[in-house]
Formats: sequence, C-alpha cells, structure tokens
Amino acid sequence: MKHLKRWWSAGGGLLHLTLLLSLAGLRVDLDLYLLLPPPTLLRDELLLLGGPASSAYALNPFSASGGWGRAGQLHPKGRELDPAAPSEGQLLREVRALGVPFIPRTRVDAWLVHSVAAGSADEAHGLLGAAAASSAGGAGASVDGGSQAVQGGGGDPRAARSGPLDAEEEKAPVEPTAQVPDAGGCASERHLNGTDTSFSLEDLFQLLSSQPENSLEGISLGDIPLPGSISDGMNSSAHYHVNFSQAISQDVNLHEAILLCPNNTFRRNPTRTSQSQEPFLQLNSHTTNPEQTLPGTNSTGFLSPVDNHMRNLTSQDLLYDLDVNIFDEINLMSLATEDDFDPIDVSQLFDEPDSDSGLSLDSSHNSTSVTKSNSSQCVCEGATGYCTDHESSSHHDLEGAVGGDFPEPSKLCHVDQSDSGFHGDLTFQHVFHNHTYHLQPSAPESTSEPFSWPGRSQKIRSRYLEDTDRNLSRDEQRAKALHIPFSVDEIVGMPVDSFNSMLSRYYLTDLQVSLIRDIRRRGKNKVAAQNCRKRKLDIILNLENDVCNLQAKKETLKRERTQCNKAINIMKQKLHDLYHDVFSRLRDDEGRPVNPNHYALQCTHDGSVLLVPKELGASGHKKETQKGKRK
DNA sequence: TGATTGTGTCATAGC
DNA sequence: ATGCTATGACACAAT
Repeated sequence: MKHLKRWWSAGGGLLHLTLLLSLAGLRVDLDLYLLLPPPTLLRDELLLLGGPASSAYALNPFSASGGWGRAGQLHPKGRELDPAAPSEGQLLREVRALGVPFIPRTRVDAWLVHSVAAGSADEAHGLLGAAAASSAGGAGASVDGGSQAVQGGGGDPRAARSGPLDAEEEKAPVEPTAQVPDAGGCASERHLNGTDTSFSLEDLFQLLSSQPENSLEGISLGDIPLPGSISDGMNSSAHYHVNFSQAISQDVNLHEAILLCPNNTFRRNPTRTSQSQEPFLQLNSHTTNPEQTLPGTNSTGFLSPVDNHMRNLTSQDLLYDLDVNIFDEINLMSLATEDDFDPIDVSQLFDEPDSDSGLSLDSSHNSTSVTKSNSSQCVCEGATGYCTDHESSSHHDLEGAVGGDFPEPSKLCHVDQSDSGFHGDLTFQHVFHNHTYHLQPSAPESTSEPFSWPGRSQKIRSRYLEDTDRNLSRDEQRAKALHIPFSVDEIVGMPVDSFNSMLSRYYLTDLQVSLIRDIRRRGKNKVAAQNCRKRKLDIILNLENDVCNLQAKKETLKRERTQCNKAINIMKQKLHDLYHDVFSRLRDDEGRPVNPNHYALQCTHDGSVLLVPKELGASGHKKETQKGKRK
C-alpha cells in the first residue's frame, strides 16, 4: 500500500459516488470510486475505479498508456509531473488489493457511459453522445453540439481551460465523437479522430462481457444489445440527438457522495465559485457564441468557457467542478420534471455565493435537498456532500455553521476509520444539509458576487436574500457574527453530552462558548416557554370545558329539581284531596260530618289511622277513643 | 393610537 | 453542583 499511501500523502483523494440510476425500467446502483489526482497531476489524468458493487467500466480514450503520468514525465503542456507520483499500474494493483475487483481506467464520463449501456443500445448511443456532450460542456447533445463542444465555445470547459493546444483544437475541424476532447493536449487529437473512442467503448463492452461480476445486478449481458461497432454508432449523428434528460430516467438520484481527502490540497478558490456551474449551464444552454458572454461571465451569469482562469485550473479544481456538474445535472434534471421549474434560475440561485438557509429545501435536514452553498470558506454541496478541504470540511461537518476561521481545522473533521484502508489520515466528510450560516455580515454580498443576476433572476435573488435575512433569528445573527461553527438547531437540540464534547472538541473562544451556551439556554427556554404556553392554553381550554360541563350539569339538576317539585306538588294535591275526601265521609257520634278544622287524621306505627282533635293532636295525645269512630 | 395577541427572553423555583 | 423544565413577568412587534 505504499503507493496508495504516497498517493494520499501527495494530495490525492478518493471520491466515492453511489448513484442510483433508473434506466428503461431497470434500476442500477453505481458505486464509483474516483481516485483524485494530487494537485501536481493534471486534470485529465483521472482514474475511475469500479467498486465491488460497481458497474463502472474502463473508458479512457485519452491515453492509451493511461494513467496520470509517470514519475518524472513532462506533461505535454510542459508541466513537470510529480516525480513522486506512483505509476498507474502500481496504484491499480494496490487498489485491487483493497478488494476492488475491477479497476478500470476511465474518465468520469465513464459512469454515464456505462449507465447507458445498461439500458438499451439506442439509449446507450444517445446517452453516450449526450453524456459525452454534456460532460464536454453540454453545449449540444447533437452532432453540431458535439462539434461545438470540441471546438470550444460552449464546449468542454476543461478543453477551454487547457491552454494553447486547445486553441488549436478550436480552429481545427474535427469529427464529432462521443468522447470528450482531452484537454490534456496531445491525447486530444488521438481521441478526436474517433479511433481511440472506438477502442475505448469497445473496451468498455468487452469488459462488460468479460467481467460478469461487473454486470449490472439483474441485467445479463445478453440483455444489452451491444452494437457491432460502437465507434460507428458513436459517429452517427443520430446518437447525438437524444435528449439527455430523456435518456436518463428522471428519478436518477444521488444517494451519496463522499469525498475523502487527506489534506487541504482540495481547497477551492473562492473566487471561482461560479465556475463549477459551467457545464451544467452549458447542458441547458446551447449558446456557444463567445460574444454573448461577458468576460468571465456568459449571458446567464456564468463564466465563459474561455475564461483564462480556467486555463490555470489544477486537476483538483477540474475534478471538483466536474463532480459538481455531475451532481447538478442529475439533480436539476430531476427537478426539471416539475412544473414551473426553471433550471437556469435554480442554478443561479444555487450559484449565489452567499447562499443561506433560505435556500434550504428543508432545513430540517432533508438529505435529498440539493442545496448548494458556495461560501468563500466552504463548498458545501448539500446532498452532494461536497467538500474540498479541511477547512471546508469543518463547515461541512458543522452543518449550517457560520463560516469562519478556526485555528484547528483538523479537529473539525470527523474521522471514519472504517471507510477505507487509508484511514490513517483520511477524513470522512459527513454531510449535513442545513445551511443556516454562511454569510459573514462584515462581507457585503455584492463584493463576493462573481456574476450578476440578470432579469428575472435578479428578482428571485432579491426575494431570496430578503427572505434569508428576515429568517435569521437574533441568535442566528449573533452566531453568524461570532462565526459560531454550529447551527442554532444543533446547539439547542443535541444532548448535553454531545454538546459538551462538541465544545471540548472545537477550538472556541470564551465569547463563542458563552454565546453558544446562551443560545442553547435561550433555545431550550424558548421551547419550554412555548410548551408552557401551550400547556397553559390547554389548561385554560380544559377549564373552559369543565365550566361548560358543570353548567350543563347545573341545568340538568335544576330541571330535575323542578320536576321533583312538580311531583311533590302533585302529591300534596293528591293528599289534600284525599284528606278532604276522608273527612267528607267521616261522621261523629251524632251522624254529623266531622269538621276538618277541628280534627286531624293521624297515622300510627301500626298503620291505623286516628281521628284526633287538633288541640289534642297538638299536645301529642292520641284519642284512641276516636278510633272506633272511623268508618 | 391604544388594546390585544403572540413570541422571545430573563429570573427564579423545583426536580 | 449542574442541567433541565416550568412559569411568572416583562419587552417588543404585529395585528
């Protein structure tokens, strides 16, 4: 593993992409491992590795000898390669030893190429062309577009960046091919004539046939109509007319993109934040006329492919841009299926260098959001999980964190010891999706804008920024001002143990710690107050409900009392009637009616009824003698 | 313009 | 001792 370790120590990285593609009703999982060359290597010298579950295959039409160069080699552009760089064969062997069954040499485009091959021949052809065209700058998914692509203009941004040799390519008439023109130089002419393209694609399908373990799950090679001559197919213009967004199923999802980088060599120049959008834009725009673009900026606000800065990009820069473009293409194509979706506006929105939580599709951490924030400190790509260096990784790790300078950035990276055999100095970039804090209040947004917001997008931008500022709470603003590297939600929501460990793990000033604790206290108290009010409201509502119930019960009781009183009155009336009826029938010894005013009826314990004179009755004496006088 | 309402915050008590 | 929760009180903005 010494070569791989050296590779890592030299600044190389490993990009792991897990892609879920749906093609012609078949779902394909792609695990791609992309060796990121050290900065000393050039951008077209990439290696795409197919993982154990991978379906990525070799496609490196640009260099028959392949690889990223040899030690001590002089690049065609005259740039001396890193003499310490291991050879391709050495790396391949060592990566194989890690359990990767097949290690093809390819460009990043290969994954697209292969994903098409898993579908059908037509789709494959179309997508090969489209993929190549889009990867080449996406200016055209047609032959013309392909020509434009290789000729510069809206073509391959990498080619546009690659220097004088590419300028010659722009002038030279070339045959449209499915392959991306090699920005590296001499290899460009080789693949542009199509022969190398043929070789590479055939090689791809040979690999498909010869590597059953690399077959797509559930897809036999027999299901894949392999053209007799891919190169012929690729030279056919018909294959370039396939709409890329149609060829690829719309539910192409990016599950995961993890960038493993050993050091800070992937630091992204904040002044070039918009460059990463270039291929995406070109995918959506066929405008290739350089005159339509401002210096460094095209009509839609993106840098022109002929931007001189791009010519100076390192391989890391290019790789970063390329991967961002892949993700953006995938996600934005998916978004494009929705109504009223304007990919240009969205891309511009994503390109907002000071993008903030206002853009977050779901700041509650929707893992599928495509929020993209190009802060000057960090390139956090939301679901794409992009990170270019340790510094940015710190912000990655600290989802929604306020960009700031931290003296111990290495502390801010989570280390995943289980991810690879290179864990010694690899950092695993956890991806979060809340981008609450990216803006630095001291940095005016206008000063960090590399492009303008033309027309309708200007309105979107204004509305977006307005919402963003308005949505910042006071604590969020305070945290932003102090560059607190955590979001308020994180500070408030995490358990106390995690909170304390977090405070101990990161270098924070007393002021920051104090503010963080205040934020946590206020946040928790805020929630408590909300709960308290809700509870109080519930109590009030319950009391009101009780009052209603009691009032109803009271009414019921009143009704019952009224009914009882009525019954009592009836009973009284009946008793009165009976009383008078009894007296009307009573006779004294002389046969005269008994005067009820002088006598009263009295019941005894044994049930007998006595006629008692009222004066005697009042004294309690019973007039037993009257007993016999009853009738 | 004042009353009402909702919300955030602080202080404090209790667990 | 510390942290969390509950709650009264106050301030402030919106309605």
